[in-house]
Amino acid sequence: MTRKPQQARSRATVDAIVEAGLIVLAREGPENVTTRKIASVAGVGVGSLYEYFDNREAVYGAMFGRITKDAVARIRPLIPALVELPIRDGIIRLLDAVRALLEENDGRYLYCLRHGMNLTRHYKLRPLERVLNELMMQYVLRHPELMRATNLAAMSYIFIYGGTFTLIHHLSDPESALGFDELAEGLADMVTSYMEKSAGMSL
Amino acid sequence: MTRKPQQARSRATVDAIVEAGLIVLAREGPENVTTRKIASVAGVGVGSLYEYFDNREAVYGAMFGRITKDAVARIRPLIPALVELPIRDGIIRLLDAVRALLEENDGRYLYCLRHGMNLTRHYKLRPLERVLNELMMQYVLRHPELMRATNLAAMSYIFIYGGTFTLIHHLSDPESALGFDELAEGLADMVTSYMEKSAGMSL
Amino acid sequence: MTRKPQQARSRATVDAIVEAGLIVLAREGPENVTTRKIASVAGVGVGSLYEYFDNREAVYGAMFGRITKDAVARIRPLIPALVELPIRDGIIRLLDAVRALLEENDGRYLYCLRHGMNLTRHYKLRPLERVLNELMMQYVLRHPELMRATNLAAMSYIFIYGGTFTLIHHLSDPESALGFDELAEGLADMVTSYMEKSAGMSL
Amino acid sequence: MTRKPQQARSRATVDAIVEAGLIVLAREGPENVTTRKIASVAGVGVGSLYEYFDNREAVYGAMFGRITKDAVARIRPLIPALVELPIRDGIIRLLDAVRALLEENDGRYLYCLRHGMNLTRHYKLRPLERVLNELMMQYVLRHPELMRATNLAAMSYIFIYGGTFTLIHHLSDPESALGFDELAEGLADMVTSYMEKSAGMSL
DNA sequence: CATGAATGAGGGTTCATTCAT
DNA sequence: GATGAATGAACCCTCATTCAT
Repeated sequence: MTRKPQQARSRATVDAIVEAGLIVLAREGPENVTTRKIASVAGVGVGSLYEYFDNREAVYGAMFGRITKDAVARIRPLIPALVELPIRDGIIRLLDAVRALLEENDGRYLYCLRHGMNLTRHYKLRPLERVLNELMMQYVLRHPELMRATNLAAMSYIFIYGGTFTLIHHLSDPESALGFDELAEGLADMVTSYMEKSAGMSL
Repeated sequence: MTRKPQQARSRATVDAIVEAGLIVLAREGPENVTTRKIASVAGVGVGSLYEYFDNREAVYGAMFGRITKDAVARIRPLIPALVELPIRDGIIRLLDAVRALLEENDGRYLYCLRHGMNLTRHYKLRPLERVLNELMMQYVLRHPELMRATNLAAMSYIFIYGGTFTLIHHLSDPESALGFDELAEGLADMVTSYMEKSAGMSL
Repeated sequence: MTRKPQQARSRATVDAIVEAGLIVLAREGPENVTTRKIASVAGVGVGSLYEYFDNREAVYGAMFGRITKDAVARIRPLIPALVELPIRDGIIRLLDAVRALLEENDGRYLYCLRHGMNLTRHYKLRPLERVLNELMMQYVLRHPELMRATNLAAMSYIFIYGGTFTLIHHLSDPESALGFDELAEGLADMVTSYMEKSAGMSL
Repeated sequence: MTRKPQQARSRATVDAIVEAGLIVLAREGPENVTTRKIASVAGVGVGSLYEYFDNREAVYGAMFGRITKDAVARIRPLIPALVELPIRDGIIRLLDAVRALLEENDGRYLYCLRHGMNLTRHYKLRPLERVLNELMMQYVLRHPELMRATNLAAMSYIFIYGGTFTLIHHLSDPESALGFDELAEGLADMVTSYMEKSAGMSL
């Protein structure tokens, strides 16, 4: 039933709905997201929401898809610069970029992820996983000595998920005694030292 | 006006309700938890639930409080043994213990955390944070050379949150290509290599 | 989920809901029957309706079940007297009784049947069929010469369905030029003449 | 302000809509008929539907009007032949013709009538009544001895409505133990015997 | 204290109808 | 004329919470 929006007008409506969904989720938390609120914030009637989405779940899907897409769009262009840096600096720079994205719009994405990440049903991290793997591969290409590092798969998994979750949790925790930079450096140091040891060298 | 139950009977009812909440959450997911179901699984009337809890949120709070309490109760007794082990082995053993807890009762806690983790409102990790810090302090006391390691706070934060979330995510992801042991070893190696480098020694 | 009402209080509520359903259907027609209207006319909250019925369809079922039950309860006691009468008089008397039932309460049942009969899904005529067959069998027992009449099955079918529908249609048609008595006599005459011819005798 | 379509193009659109309505009603049942579906099946936009019909009810009216018109168009040409037959054969032939009409197009009209009959609001049987009366009058003209039969009006009413409804009910009831021919013969015999007795003769 | 029937606000969703294009 | 995106009232149903028993 739901039509794929071809025209510019429809496209704008769909975008407004997804955006509104993110706003409402960030502002009111997952149990207060209603289709009516989304539609109202989007400035359209509920009916219009159902013109473009089969149901509420579909809106959720689009919302989290948007976050992932934005994150990927933000990270991918950084890859060429990142691979030129020492690993520690590259990680810190990456984390800073992610932080910036999460904190835009009064932390909209941050709050959405905090509330919605468990909805693994909706939040598919795969594309994010892919771009980070791409980064890692480019990095390894540039630094072939890393090929000796063992257990790259586990490292990558830990970094992607542990790193992401830690970041989100930390940014969401106003009481944390730890500064963001300390955290970022900690992550960078951990990865760096592991790599060095594993590859048997100094980076 | 919920009273703190003094008597054994009341205590049992409260326990049954909290347990029932966890069962229902694990079994049916967050959007299908209703007070009726909880009461029914607990074997009491809905009215009784409201004798002991102000509202549904309070039950959620107790549920996640219970998980944290159980986790702490499981980890604390391990501390004396863990501090005797090399750091890498200690971490792996700790992770194994946590995994065992999460997978008990058909993964009840695992599913609850996966679904309820975003409810940071409910899930206060502080006590867990405390016991892990306690473990770390005991460890440092036993291995004074670690005091030279910098950034212990950041490390601990990363390990606690990143580790916890990574674990939960991995155990919840049936498609993961990574084995649990690889993951645990990866985490342990990362921490170990960081410690070694940071403390300038070999553990 | 839906509980079977054991207690007098609940029984009364269920009855009120079924009654209200009939009232609303008769008054407003099938496309204007809403659960809220039913509940409101019954003097209960919507929630209560759903305490006793799984869904709207279930209420419909109960409504039409009630009509059938009432009709059977009205007809069965007449059987002993009817079988004593000549066939023509018996039919007329039966039709008069049915008419009386249909016109009670401002024609509530009449309008309900007119609107709802097509909902064969809801309106199971089987019990009515049974009682009419019972009447016919008693009649045949009392007048064994009728056993010679052929095609009793078809006759019974035609009388039950054709008769019922004709009656309902006629009573619902305020413009009809035909009087009820003429109609009843026509039906009676038709059946009588068929029986006489078929059994080769005069009744 | 719906205009009566003068032009052939408009006429075709109106026809397509009415046809689509019947198709959708037959296929999906009364509660699933929507203007969108009708328009879509008709191959026009919803807007066009409202060019030609004031509202959904008007479409229903046209749909049932079409059924009646078709039935009349099917029956009228048969009259000359029917009046030449013995009454019993004539009735059976008539019923066969009606059955054929009802079962065309996978029973489209049959299902529509079954579902929509209660919508007496929509289904005006008058034209059908007229053509059947016409048939009867032609028959009486051809067989003047029938003039002696009393209660022709009641008979005609019963035959038209009782016969129609019985037919529809029977054809719609897949579980019926009674064959169509038995039913048709039963109806024919009933009418015949009544006529014979009433007119005091053998037909 | 325990119960569970009763409540009704509110959620997701549909669809007749309109109107700008 | 034709279109179909947009609308929002209204539908069915759920469920947290209360309160009479």
